[in-house]
Amino acid sequence: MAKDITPRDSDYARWYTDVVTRSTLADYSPVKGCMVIRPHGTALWENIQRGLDGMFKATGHENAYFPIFIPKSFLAREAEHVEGFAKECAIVTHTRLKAVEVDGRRTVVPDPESRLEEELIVRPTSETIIYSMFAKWIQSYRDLPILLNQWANVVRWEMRTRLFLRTTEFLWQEGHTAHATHEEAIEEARRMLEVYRTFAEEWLAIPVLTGTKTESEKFAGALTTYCIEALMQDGRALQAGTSHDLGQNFARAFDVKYQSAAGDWQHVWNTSWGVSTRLIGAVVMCHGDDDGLVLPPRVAPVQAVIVPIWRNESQREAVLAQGRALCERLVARGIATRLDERDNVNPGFKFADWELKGVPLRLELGPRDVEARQVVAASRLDRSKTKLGWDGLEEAVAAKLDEIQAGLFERARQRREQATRDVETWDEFLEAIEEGGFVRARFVPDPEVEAEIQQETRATVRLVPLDGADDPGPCIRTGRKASGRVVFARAY
RNA sequence: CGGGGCGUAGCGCAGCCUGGUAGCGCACUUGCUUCGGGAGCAAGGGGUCCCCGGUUCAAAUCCGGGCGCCCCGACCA
Repeated sequence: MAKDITPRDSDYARWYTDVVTRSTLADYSPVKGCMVIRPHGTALWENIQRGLDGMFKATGHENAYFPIFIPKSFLAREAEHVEGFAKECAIVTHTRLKAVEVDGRRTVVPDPESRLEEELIVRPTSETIIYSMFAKWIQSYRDLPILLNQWANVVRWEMRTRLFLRTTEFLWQEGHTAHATHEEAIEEARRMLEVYRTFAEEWLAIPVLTGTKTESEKFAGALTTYCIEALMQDGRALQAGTSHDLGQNFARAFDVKYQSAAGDWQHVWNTSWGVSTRLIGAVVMCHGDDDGLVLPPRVAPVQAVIVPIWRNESQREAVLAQGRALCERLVARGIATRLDERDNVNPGFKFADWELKGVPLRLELGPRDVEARQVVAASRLDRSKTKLGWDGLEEAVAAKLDEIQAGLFERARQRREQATRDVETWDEFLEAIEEGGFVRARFVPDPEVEAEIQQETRATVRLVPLDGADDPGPCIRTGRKASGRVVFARAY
């Protein structure tokens, strides 16, 4: 059916790229590893932002903005943090260009005279610069907690990139908080993990597992990294969000201290948490099909599209007049609705076009429907068609959208259930990993053993379930006594 | 950084082996007929054939060098 989209089962990676580019979410940029987020993709990101931002505000956070440039020396202060990010930083060394001629061609080179004394790092994440500011702002326990978030771009010079999933520059939000006690910080990190879980499931209709990362997978500089992990249709896992208990690591590195009620000085306890435009990749891979994008109604830039159908000029007038009236009513009700008035393409083309772009609900309006005072509603979830009368159309459409939202989540949840297996032995493990999906196995986390397993199977521990410790037995790899199961998968 | 592929019209490609008028489909423009699942006919417009150099009467095509991008692995949200 869909033209120019590679079917999922013939080449999933190619399908993904086809869908992202053809649906006009994003395009490749002239700079390797970077992408242009086109209006459709930006509108989707804005809806994601709006949803999350509301949830951050509701949990007491405020937005702020910190600079993109970080003094090089800052990054060196927290040992593990340097280790984790040093390999992927972009560095600003000069502040000017100079026009020169090379082989008779006009070009520009960095002006050697503008070399920076202290080079600047383009932020790969903002812990260092934010906590350096916290040190200035915090004196007393009365200044705590500080609960901040910023919406920003960051740069990580990755070797291999993929639209939305891993690009050199990406958009995200990063929350940064400071607390008086460790208990409070842990509570915060877990609260935000729960915000992410809720957002992923209720807004993006993506079921996620929650848990903690093992030592080898956790954020560089954190005590504990909590994460939400989703499963894509090809059986690979995708880390969709992380929340870190940073302990006092950064507080010590940047000397962030407060005076307690008792009068003594203590380092604060920090958390940080983030989700990125990768969520868009998750939506594409979780819900998309061979016809293109399938967007959850709650974040879809266009929730319903009215496709008018006519045979002649007088029908065209009548259908369009009704289409405009219905569109206005739906918009007034808060449903993002578009009327496709294009007259250079026929209805069949429009159907396919809006399906490609993932619009959850299509409302067909032709002469027969005008006659019967109805529209034919076609669901992007399963192509099912329903006739909806003009009276009370707003409620009927809203109900349909809710139904699609719920249906998407349920379908994704079932896919995940079917792709989740418990295994007891190493052989079963190998077989299950080869099949794809989440593999739950008893395991004693150990960086060396994990590296071995990854080497041999390309699978990693995706998470240690928060409540999964009560299932003792032998570790699948070493036979050591494991307290419970962890979740393995091959991941993006 | 290793392995593979590709740079020719806005997009997707053929032509290259065997050098000689730069082509096809889609898109675009105009007109008419169409329109309930990606319309038809007719007429048009559009090119530093990635870059630099070499061979040749003649290079998209042959030779040398460069650059870029995509895909697959190792690193990562």
